[in-house]
Amino acid sequence: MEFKNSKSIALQIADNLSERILNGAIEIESKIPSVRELAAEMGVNPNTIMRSYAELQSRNIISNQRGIGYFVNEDADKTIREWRKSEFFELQLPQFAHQMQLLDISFDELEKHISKYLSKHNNEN
Amino acid sequence: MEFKNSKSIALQIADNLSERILNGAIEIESKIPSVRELAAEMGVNPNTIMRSYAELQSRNIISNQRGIGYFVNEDADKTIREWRKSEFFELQLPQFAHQMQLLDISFDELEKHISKYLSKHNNEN
Amino acid sequence: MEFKNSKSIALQIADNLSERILNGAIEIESKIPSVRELAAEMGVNPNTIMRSYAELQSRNIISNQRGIGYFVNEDADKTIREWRKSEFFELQLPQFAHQMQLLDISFDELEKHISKYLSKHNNEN
Amino acid sequence: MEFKNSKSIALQIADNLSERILNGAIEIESKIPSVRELAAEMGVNPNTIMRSYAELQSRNIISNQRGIGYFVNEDADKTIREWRKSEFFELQLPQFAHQMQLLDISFDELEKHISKYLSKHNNEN
DNA sequence: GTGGTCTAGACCACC
DNA sequence: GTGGTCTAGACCACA
Repeated sequence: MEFKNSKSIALQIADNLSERILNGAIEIESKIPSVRELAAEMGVNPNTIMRSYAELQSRNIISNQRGIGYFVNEDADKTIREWRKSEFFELQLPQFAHQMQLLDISFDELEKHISKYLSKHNNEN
Repeated sequence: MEFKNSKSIALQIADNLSERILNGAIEIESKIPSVRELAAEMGVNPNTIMRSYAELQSRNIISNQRGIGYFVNEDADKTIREWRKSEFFELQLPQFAHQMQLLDISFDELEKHISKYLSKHNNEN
Repeated sequence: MEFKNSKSIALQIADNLSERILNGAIEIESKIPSVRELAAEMGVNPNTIMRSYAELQSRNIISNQRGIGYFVNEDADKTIREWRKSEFFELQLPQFAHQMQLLDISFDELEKHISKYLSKHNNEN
Repeated sequence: MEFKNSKSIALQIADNLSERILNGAIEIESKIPSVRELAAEMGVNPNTIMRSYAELQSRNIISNQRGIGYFVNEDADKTIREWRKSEFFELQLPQFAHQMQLLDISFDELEKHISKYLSKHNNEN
């Protein structure tokens, strides 16, 4: 796996796992790879994976069973969606709307650009 | 002035100055405060202001006249708007559209939230 | 059975068995389930049950008859009570009193909370 | 500083700092020692102190100012007291009351033991 | 100077 | 085997 420089590796891995849970690549209630295993797979130090897992655990997405490993929680997909939605509406949207106002961009103009982006992106898949 | 922890203070100050130029609080072609002056006013290390001014200068928003100080360029407001527009359409909008798609947010929902934000923000001014 | 993460599973099971002996769910001098049986019932590794039984045996609460199984000792209930009382007065109570002092909690406030707990817990049975 | 084995060193240091804030040894809104400084003072690795500070920051007891250091929050003492009280009443007290019930200890008996403990402890100071 | 993150390697309790 | 914690040492961005 390759990493960007803008966010910590641990958080990028946590995001990546969330994504995999959302699209079903990792199943609800299944065991996820052990710390050491995933560390080896991703070419990263086990401590880094520990921090990823700690982050996910603090968000109630995974849980630990002593001496056995980490498991995906029952409502993990719901939890992830709620968490992302609240981040979107409370953090990203206000900044975005502020920019629109400053730059004098109308909602119609925005809609046009977004649908252009979406159609382009869907054709690639 | 209070600072967030997600962005460097120098860049936050540069943004703040840009905004003040856009809304006319700082006039075109006027002299802006000296590094030391602004540093004192903002309770920040002069080195930090230096980096803010360097950032603005590299974007052709202000210019330095040796021994006199920094001045706002003639087309500063236009430059700022162009710079922000390109950032908006090339960086922020794609991320935003991607999030919308992932979270399955409709245009109607988006418009509702944005207009709510705008009306709230306009009442405050 | 569900387990907390703060204490080892083996000790939690030992506590659970003690509790069941105290309230009569497991009778004095009766045979308790075999290691494998209890392990299956609790969804736990047999090694873990082994450690629970070893703990109880070291406290003279159960005894092993080779090839037959583990049996509850004659004075098990008395032994458990004594063990818990000494733990209570020598370990838990001092910490508890120390906390009360630190947090400036009065006896009246304490009594109120304890009786609330007791009445709630009695209604459930 | 010497450490017990029952709790992680990082958490023991966080508790220690909380205590020092409560009793005024560390003042509200003051800067606390830098990570490296405290690490040297306590004979511990800087990473360990980092975890202590992260814990305190997540509890809104201290805050970070970029490139300068950590500072004690305005209401830190209040926050610490509230946090400890909620832990006391929600975690420790129920376990304690449960033990009292099992061991058939009356509130009068409890009060007697606690006041004995307190008087003994106060004479020592 | 400050914190933040990461690696490498160790040791522990627990299952 | 599992996670949890700690050390030692490095590098980075930021003030």
